[in-house]
Amino acid sequence: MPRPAKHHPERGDARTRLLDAARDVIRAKGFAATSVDDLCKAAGVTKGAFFHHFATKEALGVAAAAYWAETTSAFFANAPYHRLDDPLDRLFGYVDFRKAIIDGDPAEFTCLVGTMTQEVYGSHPAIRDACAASIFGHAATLEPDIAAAMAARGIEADWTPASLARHTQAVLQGAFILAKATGGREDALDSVDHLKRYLTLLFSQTRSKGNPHDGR
Amino acid sequence: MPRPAKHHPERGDARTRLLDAARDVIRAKGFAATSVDDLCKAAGVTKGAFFHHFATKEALGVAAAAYWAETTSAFFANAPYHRLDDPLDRLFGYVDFRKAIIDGDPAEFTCLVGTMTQEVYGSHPAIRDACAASIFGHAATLEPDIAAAMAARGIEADWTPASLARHTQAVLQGAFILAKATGGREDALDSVDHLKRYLTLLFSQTRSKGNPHDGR
DNA sequence: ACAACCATACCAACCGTTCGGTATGTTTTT
DNA sequence: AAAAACATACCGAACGGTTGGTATGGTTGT
Repeated sequence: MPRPAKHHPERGDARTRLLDAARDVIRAKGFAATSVDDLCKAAGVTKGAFFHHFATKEALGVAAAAYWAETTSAFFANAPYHRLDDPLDRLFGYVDFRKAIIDGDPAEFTCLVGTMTQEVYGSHPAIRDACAASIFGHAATLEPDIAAAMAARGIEADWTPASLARHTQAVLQGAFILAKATGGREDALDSVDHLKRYLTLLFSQTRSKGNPHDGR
Repeated sequence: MPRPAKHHPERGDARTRLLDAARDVIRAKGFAATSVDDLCKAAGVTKGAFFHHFATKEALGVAAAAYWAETTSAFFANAPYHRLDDPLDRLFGYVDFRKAIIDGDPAEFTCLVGTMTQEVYGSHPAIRDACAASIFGHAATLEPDIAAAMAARGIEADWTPASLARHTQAVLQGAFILAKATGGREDALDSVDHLKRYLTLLFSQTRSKGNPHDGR
């Protein structure tokens, strides 16, 4: 696993350029439909550089998922909503932040690892595992705030902070599919609004009432 | 659009066999990673038969999406929950039915058109459009029951039946991504349970309360 | 000098697609 | 009713382009 060019950060950036290109091109065309030449062309490098940094195309897929996990982690860690005092405010701050970055073309705001997970499931387990680590790692960052918000409001629920955190990711991933289907953002934003409404309802009741339709 | 060989039902089924194979193989490997040979092998036919029925591989993708829309429409139309009297019971019956068919391998219960939408967005607009028609067409079938349930309970909401119907599809699609990421069903089922909880909360209040966190 | 980095040239396998041909059934002509 | 003409379903070999990957040599920083 070659280190990301620590000596000369402005030169020797072929690896990063390739990972950036992978992030953009794969989100638009998919992993399998993206050729190594496509990536080299988008990154402005040659095949020699590509196979110097990545043993195979699959290895680039794994590295792209890891790169996505790194960059998005830093992106969300620096987001302003973390400075809010109330954990529930931080949770809503996160969702609003996710809403705010749904802008422009779907290929720009949708999730690389969500796209790749579906596609390479069955053909590239290594990539799928790297994508899963990114998705669930990100979901886990929401759990402390959810748990704190539950404790602060005395919520006794039949769901766990982990399951709610993962549900938020499911809604976002599903919203991205709707966005890609229509090419627009409205359906995605509407779905995230439903998620916000769900969170509001969940945290506005102090104890969980029996679900009248929970037959099984 | 060649008719499916009405005279000899046991022969002339290469087209259907190919569409069945496409449904299964593409869900596991993705569209681009599935070669025409793969499909022919899985269907037990030759390339000649493939290109007799489909002009291009892309045309098969479009036909597979349309076939998916047809077969799933019939599948859900015949489901038992339609016989319930209360429209809200039918809505929960639908969600429980979706839960019940989340069984076995993810490649068997996940959504073909949701998978393809993400992948071919940008490279095959014709397939993407066919997938979008399937997704939103299916969502539209939920709107009458949602609207009737709202009317029966005097719900005055800031959301529409159409947006809630599409949100259910977003949750399901997102749940499928989680399932493919882990290879299991638990996270998907948990997410659908959150959807059920949301529906329960939505329809248990008679008028929409202001959202305390709806700052924008 | 030496290793890391990257470019050029190239290859073998695979891909989607084409096409000549066969078998069988259907319609039209005689 | 038989023959001729046509239509549909399917086979499988072959083609040309593309693909992921390799071999090799040059350049740059230390």
